[in-house]
Amino acid sequence: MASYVISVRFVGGFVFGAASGVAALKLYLYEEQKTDKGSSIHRLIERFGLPQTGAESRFYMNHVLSYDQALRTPRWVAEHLSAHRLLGQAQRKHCKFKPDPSIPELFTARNEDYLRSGWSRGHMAPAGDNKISEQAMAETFYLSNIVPQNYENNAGFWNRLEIYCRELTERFGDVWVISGPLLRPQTSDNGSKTVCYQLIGNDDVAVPTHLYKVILAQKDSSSDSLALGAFVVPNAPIGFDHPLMEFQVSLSDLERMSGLTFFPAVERREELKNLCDVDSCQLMDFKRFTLYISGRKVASARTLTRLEKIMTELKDADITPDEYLNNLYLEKKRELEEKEEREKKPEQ
DNA sequence: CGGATCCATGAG
DNA sequence: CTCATGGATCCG
Repeated sequence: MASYVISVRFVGGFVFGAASGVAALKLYLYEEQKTDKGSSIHRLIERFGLPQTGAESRFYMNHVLSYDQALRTPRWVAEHLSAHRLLGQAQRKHCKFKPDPSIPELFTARNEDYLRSGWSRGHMAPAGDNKISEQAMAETFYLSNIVPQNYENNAGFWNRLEIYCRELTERFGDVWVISGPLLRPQTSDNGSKTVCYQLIGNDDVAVPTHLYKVILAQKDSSSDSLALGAFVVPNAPIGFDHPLMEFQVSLSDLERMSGLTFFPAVERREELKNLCDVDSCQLMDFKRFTLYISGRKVASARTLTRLEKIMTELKDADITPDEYLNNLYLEKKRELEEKEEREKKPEQ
C-alpha cells in the first residue's frame, strides 16, 4: 500500500524531470528557432525524443537519490537527520536487499551481482538512520542506494563515520548528509592519469575506488549559520590510527572530483563554517566502538551461550564493560534464562 | 529437484 | 552498528 504511494510520487518526478529537460533545450535553441520553427533538429526532438540518462532525482520516504544507469550505483544519496527522526523501533532484520522496482530492468543491480563477489553491499543512506519507519528503512535496502564496499571499511571506519553523523544531531538541530561513490584516477610514473575500477556480477556493477560524504549542519532554525564538512574515503580497510580529518577535502575539490554541485541553493559559500572547527570530527576510538558493538550484539543475542561468549570475548580484548553494557547484559541474561527455562518444559 | 526464503550463527 | 554465509524449510 505504501509502495503504491511512492511509485506514484516517483512517476510524477520522472515526468517533471523529462519535461524540464526538453524545456531547457528549447530555451537554448530559442534564438535560432525564432526564424525557423520547423527546423530539422526540432523535428528530430518532436519525433524521436532525446537520450535519457535516468539521473533524475528519485524520492523515497526518508532519502533522495540520483542513479547512475551505467555504473549501477547511485551518484548521490541525500538525507536529513534530526534527533527525533533517529528514534524508533524499526528493525533491519525485517529488511531485505532487493532491486529497486523503479529502476528499469536493463540498468538495475541485483543481489547475485554482490553475492560471493568479495564486496559487501554498502548503504549510502544508512539503515540505522531510518529507525523511525519500517517502510523508510526497507527502502534503503533497494540496490539503488547500495554500492560495492570493502567489508572492513563498511563495518569499521564508514560505520563510525555514520555514527558520528547521528551524534551530530545531539549538537545540531538539523543535519543534512549526502553520500556517494567516486571513481578516482591513479597517476602513473610519467604523470598520466588512468581511471581503473572493477565490475562485479552479470550486471557489471562498478566498484568505486572511494566514497564521499558531505555533511551540512545547522545549530537551530533561528540561526542561519551553517557548518559543512566534505570527506573522501578510500574504499579499503581504514584502521583506528587514521583520524577522520585526514580525509577532509574542500567542497570545491569534491565537486570537481564528482562533477556535482552540492547544496546549490546555499549562497555565500565563503560564510560556511568548517564543521571540524565547530565540532570535533572525532570518530569513536577502539574501546568505545568495541563497547558499542558489544552492546548491539548483546541486544541481539538469542541464547545464553552466545551472550556469555560476547562478554568473554570483550574481557579477552582487555575491555571492561561500562555500566550501560553491564545493565544491558544483566537484563538480557534474565530474559534469556526465562526463555530457555520455558523451552525446557514444553509439555507443561 | 531446483529455487526462493527464513533463520541461526558469526565476524569487524 | 555494519555485514555474509550455510543449513533447514517450503513450494511448484
